[in-house]
Amino acid sequence: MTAKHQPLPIDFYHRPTLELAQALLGCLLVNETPEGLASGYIVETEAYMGAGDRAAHSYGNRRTKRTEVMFAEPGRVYTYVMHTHTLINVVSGATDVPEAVLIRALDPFEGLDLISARRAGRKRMEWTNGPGKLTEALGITREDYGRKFTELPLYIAPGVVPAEISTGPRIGIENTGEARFRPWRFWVTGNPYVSR
DNA sequence: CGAGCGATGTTCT
DNA sequence: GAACATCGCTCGT
Repeated sequence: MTAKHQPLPIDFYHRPTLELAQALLGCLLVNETPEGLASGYIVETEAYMGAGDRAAHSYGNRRTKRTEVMFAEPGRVYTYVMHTHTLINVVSGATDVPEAVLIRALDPFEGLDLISARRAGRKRMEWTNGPGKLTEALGITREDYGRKFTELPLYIAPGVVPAEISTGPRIGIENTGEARFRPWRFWVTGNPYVSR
């Protein structure tokens, strides 16, 4: 089986996390499952800066079954379940530096019928405009935990370079002191699928 | 259309 | 038993 798009090489992930969070904007997130291929352009990300970041799961180098993959080399898939939804991160930072980039929104590209079916009953604008929605749209589950973004079935490929990138505080991390004000959320300026 | 809030599953203490 | 990197209702404008 060969991928429809050429996955980005592992070198792409070897860079500072704040830089990677922006470099991921405009890239294609692709999932090729037995049901078919679905993909979208990444339009919103958040950086989680590891041991010193109170909002990160790996704050204080907290190492548990869940956070274990954050300590691995960059370019791995970190999925976890939040309430009833799966969220997906790109592991960043060198080995033993537990940083990650949360993918918060996509602009749907391929497999629109499949995405529509998975997001049954929702308007197109609500298919992928949030971290829990886009995983449902692409069929991403916690089974994807630990995979490599450089190979099938779940991978990231080159897309378009955004015209402009905006920056602001992260979302949904109210109880994390000063960390909640850090401008570590990035999005493609003006894209309608950005979560807010 | 915005704020408020209940449902929900998993992980960790 | 609490905490949550959410979502999709409801009810108010």
